[in-house]
Amino acid sequence: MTTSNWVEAFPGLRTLDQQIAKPLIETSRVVNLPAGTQIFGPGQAPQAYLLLLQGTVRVQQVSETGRELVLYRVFAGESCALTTACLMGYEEYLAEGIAETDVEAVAVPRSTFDELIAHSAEFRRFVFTAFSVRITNLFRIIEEVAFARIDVRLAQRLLDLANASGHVELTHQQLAAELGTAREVISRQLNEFQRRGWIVTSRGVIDILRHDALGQLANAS
Amino acid sequence: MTTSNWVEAFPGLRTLDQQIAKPLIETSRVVNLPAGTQIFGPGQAPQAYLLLLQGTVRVQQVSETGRELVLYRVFAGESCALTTACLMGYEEYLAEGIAETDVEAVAVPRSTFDELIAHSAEFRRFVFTAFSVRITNLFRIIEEVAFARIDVRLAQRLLDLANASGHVELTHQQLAAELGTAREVISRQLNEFQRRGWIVTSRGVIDILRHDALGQLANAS
DNA sequence: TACGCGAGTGTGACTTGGTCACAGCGGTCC
DNA sequence: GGACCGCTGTGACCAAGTCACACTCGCGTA
Repeated sequence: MTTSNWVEAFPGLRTLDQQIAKPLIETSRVVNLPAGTQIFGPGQAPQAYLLLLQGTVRVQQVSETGRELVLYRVFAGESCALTTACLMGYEEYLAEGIAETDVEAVAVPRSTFDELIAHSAEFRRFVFTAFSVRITNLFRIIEEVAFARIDVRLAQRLLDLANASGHVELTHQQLAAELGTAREVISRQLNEFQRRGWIVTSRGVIDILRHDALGQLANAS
Repeated sequence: MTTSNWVEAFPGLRTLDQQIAKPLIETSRVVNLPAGTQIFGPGQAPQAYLLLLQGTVRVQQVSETGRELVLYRVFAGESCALTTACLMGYEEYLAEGIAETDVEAVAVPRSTFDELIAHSAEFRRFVFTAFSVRITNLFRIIEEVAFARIDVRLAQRLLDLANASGHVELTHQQLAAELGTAREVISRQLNEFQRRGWIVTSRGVIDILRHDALGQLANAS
């Protein structure tokens, strides 16, 4: 990825004026982060607006008792909008972002970000849309955590995390962290799914046999 | 409240340039809404950026089973930032906002909002800070709903909702809606608090006797 | 006054989900 | 082989949500 054409990776930015795009490209740096890097976290505020070119970032909360809950993932072509909110408002960040794979990203300095917001309705729209999607997402998470049954949430997450052939390479502990619950709860639910013939499990691996049945459970209110 | 001096009610806006403040004041309308009005809700997008002058707005989610969960309240001097996010991004809103008291608010048209964002670093800062606070707040809610015990959350909420003399005028059902749980759960917890001599309850009323004890429970991790 | 009514509250039985303790299993590394 | 460690299984128990139903209080009305 050269420094001049990464803008093409962001549909929301492609139509930017040359005049606007120029400072964005010139002052931003492309950074590479190895898998496992903590990109931001409590007491570690982000210093720039991040746009992901390659890889995924997992944003999660960790409770005092050590239980984890995955809030969302940022994929290539998306911005880490919430980070920005906290950057802008100087608020303490309560979640952490982990590079789930090797990550290539564009770091836009705060000053450039501010200038772009001021001069480009296009860029504003890009940023606010990203905000909007994330916030809606947070509302959905609250609803699920507060009101949804664990079997329904697990079915959803399995379908979400499986590759095209219905293969999921995660341990029970990792699935528990996805949903913010305990490992034993996941083990029991997976056993029940297996008993019904919907999945087969082995060490660190789950294979989905009945997408239809899981999907039906996932869509049950 | 005249149409010319309401800007004074917002610390973040007081220092705006005359040149910037003028269109804000001229194009905005002051609106009055009676208590109980649904200001926005699923399938009912807000049409303007709202700044509260008087009263409070309660933002809550309602589950399919009818259980409710209060997300936050907007007080006088604050903006309904999240509403705006959804307004900007054209996203479907998943929560509803109810006027908890009679409400007086300034409605800033979308075009003026956009113009102000473009021309005033001050105003941008005001908006992003509001965003930031709300988002941090949403993270906190997720953490509490996912990981905190119900007795701790109830103690926190009682202290939060009590007036200066430790008086709370809410039914068990209303408290359950605050925390997104069931009425029976609240009844049992309140009985336990009363048994310990921390509160006294009667029909629709709770009086706190031991702020210290409740506070200690509320601060327990 | 008596009555019915509805909102608010109390309670027991049961289900679901989270916690704790511990055991077994299957790898890998000496 | 044996030690170790991460992953999984399981039973007992606790916390919280659900369901059903009874009771109380205040109020309006026959």
